[in-house]
Amino acid sequence: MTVNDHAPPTAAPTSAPTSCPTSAPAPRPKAAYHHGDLRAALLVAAEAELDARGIEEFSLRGVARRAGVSHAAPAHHFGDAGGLLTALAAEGFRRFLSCQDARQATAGPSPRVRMLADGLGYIDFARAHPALFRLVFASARPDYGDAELGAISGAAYARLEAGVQAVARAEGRVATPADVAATWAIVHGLAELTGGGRLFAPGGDAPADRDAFMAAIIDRCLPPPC
Amino acid sequence: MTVNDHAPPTAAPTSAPTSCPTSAPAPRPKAAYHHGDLRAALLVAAEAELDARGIEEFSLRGVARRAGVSHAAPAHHFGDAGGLLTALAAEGFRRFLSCQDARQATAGPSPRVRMLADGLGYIDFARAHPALFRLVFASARPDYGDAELGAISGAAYARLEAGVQAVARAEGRVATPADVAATWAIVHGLAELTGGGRLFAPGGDAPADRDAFMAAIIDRCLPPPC
DNA sequence: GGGCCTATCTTGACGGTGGCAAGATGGGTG
DNA sequence: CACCCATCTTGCCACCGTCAAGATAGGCCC
Repeated sequence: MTVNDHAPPTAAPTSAPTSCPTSAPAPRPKAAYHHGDLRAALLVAAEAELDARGIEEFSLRGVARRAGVSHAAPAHHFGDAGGLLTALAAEGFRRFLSCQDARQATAGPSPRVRMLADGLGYIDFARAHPALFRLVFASARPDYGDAELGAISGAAYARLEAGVQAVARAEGRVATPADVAATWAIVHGLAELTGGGRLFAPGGDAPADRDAFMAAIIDRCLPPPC
Repeated sequence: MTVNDHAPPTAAPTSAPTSCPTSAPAPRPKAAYHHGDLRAALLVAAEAELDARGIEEFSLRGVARRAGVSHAAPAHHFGDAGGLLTALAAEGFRRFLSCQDARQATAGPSPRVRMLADGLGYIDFARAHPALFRLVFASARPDYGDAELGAISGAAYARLEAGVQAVARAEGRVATPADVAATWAIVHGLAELTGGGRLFAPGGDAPADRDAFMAAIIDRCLPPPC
């Protein structure tokens, strides 16, 4: 493992994570003429725009161009750019949760192992969708007052808290706020650093090595301080 | 402590950190007429712009307005908006390092305690200058190929690595990449979460309580896993 | 089956933005 | 004193997000 390259936040990950879903909102039938279901098409285009240019260079007109419609078309479906990014952030959370689901699917019943799986899913998401990760966790543009986004982000947080409490309970303790904070912080920190390309995986890119490396670090910070 | 409010990244910190320096580049004499030293004035204005509008709404013309000069004036000193943000990021790293220095000043000689001080300084910086923190650690706009910024960001990373190694050495071990990664990740995660307003300090805002809370979490993740 | 109704999309305009080029200004130096 | 050149201003361009008005066509009711 090389911990390195302290600076540039834009370097690309060296390889894609194992089984983290990478598909867009869902390739719906596209239906009729008067322009299929533009809403879904715009979300796909918006994600492409985000991946290509990043949140700071994101352009609503660019999204419209990608979708092959006029520059004002998105307004009817999303109101304004913030509305589109809010909807995209909600989609991002759905993707985020499926990354965790994918890890959970191969984890055993142990709450601690399941918690580690959630953490690895969190990191998978950051590596697979760095721009979406930034949109979701570090942008002021999505409106978290929005019902859909509020619900899904609340669900993600609830999942974290439930996981931490399950670990504590399984070990005969009760989870403290410090447990939640430590768990969230270490996982989020690793995700931020690896997703941003500031911290690289060990050896080559052997996913198993990287997973073991990350899991060991997370484990270190989990409830039983010692 | 309440770990809460999973979503909005923009909420303001509830109180300012203890002794983290908060001043701008330095209130230089402003000198002559033909427009004093505009360069410094523009950096001050740029930081104000960043604090007020965030990196995503940052406007070069807004900076010029704040400084009371024409919209094209910054170009002569910084080339373009990226150049200004690069210089501001370098200033941010200087501020970052002084936040750590401030904590170090009251820490004893123990490497472990000094490492915790660096971590608390890191968090202080994120709380005192959330917009600058995002510019430095989560923006693609500063150019890390720039000599000044590259040097100062390299120094910050070197400080982290040296601190981790000092802790390991003092405890008769040798620092592993995992030690560096774990330390950076936990501190960065806490900073990101508290600076963004997603994770709040315990009890009221008693700085001592908060410091103890953070220090305990960091300590948990430091080298001796057990 | 025909005619309106309305959701959907386009066109065109506005103010604001970053970047460039050309011109004005004035301090420092010969 | 006169020139020079760093510095700053003015004006322009393309692009951006948003709004208002117009075009298009699918669906519904008779």
